[in-house]
Amino acid sequence: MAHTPPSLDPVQLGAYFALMDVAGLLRHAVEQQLREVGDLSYVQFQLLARLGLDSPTGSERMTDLADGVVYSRSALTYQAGLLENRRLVTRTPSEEDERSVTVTITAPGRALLAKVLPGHTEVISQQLFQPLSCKDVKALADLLTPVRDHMRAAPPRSAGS
Amino acid sequence: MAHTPPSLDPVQLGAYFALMDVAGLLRHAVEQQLREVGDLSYVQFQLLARLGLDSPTGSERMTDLADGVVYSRSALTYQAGLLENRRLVTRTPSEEDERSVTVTITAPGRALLAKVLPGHTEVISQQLFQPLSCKDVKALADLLTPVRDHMRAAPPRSAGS
DNA sequence: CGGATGTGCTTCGAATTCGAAGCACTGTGG
DNA sequence: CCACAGTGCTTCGAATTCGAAGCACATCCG
Repeated sequence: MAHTPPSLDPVQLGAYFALMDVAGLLRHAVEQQLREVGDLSYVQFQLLARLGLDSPTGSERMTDLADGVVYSRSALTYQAGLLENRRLVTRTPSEEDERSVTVTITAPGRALLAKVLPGHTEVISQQLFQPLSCKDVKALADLLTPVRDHMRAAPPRSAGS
Repeated sequence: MAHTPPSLDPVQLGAYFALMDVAGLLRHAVEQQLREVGDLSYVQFQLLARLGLDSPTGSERMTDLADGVVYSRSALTYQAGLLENRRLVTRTPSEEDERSVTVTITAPGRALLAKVLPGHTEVISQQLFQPLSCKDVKALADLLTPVRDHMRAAPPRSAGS
C-alpha cells in the first residue's frame, strides 16, 4: 500500500530542510530579542501571548495551554512556575474541576508583554518577512495552515492503521 | 526609516505561528521515529546525514558541521562525542591544521543511516507533504529558500545598525 | 454507595542545550 | 626568534527539556 520511496524528491528535501532551518534560525533570533528586552524565553513569551492576546479572559487551563504549545506538560509546569515566581501570572485551582489549574496573566504580565511585543514583531518582520511580498506571506500561510491542522489531527504514531 | 507597526497583520501572524508550529510538531514526530528505529536524536541524524549524504568524502570539520546545523559548538562537541562512543563516526586531528578536528562517518554509521532513512522519509511524507500537492511543495520551497538565505546572511544582531 | 478507570497536574532523574572561559595551534609583525 | 592576536575545539556550570511515575480529583458502572 504505502509505497513510500526510499528517498524524497530533491524539491521535497529542499522544502523540508528550508522549513526546519528557517524555523530554527527564527527561533534563535526571537529568543535572543526576548531575552534582552524582557528576560523571557520563547516558551514564556508564548504563554504570555496566548493568555494576553488570544484569551478574552486572560485565563486558561494548563492543558489548553499545553495544546497550543508544542512542549511537554512538565516543561509547561516548570515555565509556569517561573512566570508565577515573577508575578507575571497566577495559578489557582479551578473551581469547577478541582484537579485543574487555571493560569491567569497579571497586570505586570500584560505590561511586560506590551513591552516586548514591538521588538518581537520587528524581528519577525526583519528576519522572516523582509524577503517576502504580501502575496508570498498569504501563500505561505495558506500552505502551512492545512499542514498544521493535519499534523495536529494525526499523531506521529505508526503511519498505518 | 524602519516604520515597523506595533503589531503584525493577522495574515503575517498566521503565517508565523503556522510556520513555528509545523516545524515544532514535525521535529517531534521525526525525533520519535529516529529514536525508535536507530536510537538517534535529531541532531545526531543531521550530523550523520550531512556526513553520509552531502559530503563526497564522508568527512568534514567541526566548524563546517556547525555552520550547517543551528546548534551551538558545545552541543556539537557533545553529540559528536556520543556518536564517536557508538563508533558511528571517528574524530581525528586534521593533518593540515593541528587544531582542527575532522569528523568522518564510519561503515556502521552509514549502515545506521541507511536503516533509519526510509522511516524518516516516510514520516516527512506523511506528516508534512500529505496535505500538499507537488505544486504546493515547489511553492513552499521557493518561498522559504530565499528566507533562509536572508536569515543566514543577516545575523540576529540589533536590527537598527 | 463503593471500587475501577480516566483525567489533570506535579515531581523526579536523566539527558541535552547554551554561553563563557580555557587550552592548543596558526599566522603575523617586530 | 618571540610576543600577540586569531581560529578551532573542548570543558565547565547553569538552565531547560522530556518521559515516567506519582498524587489528587472526577466519572462511570455495578
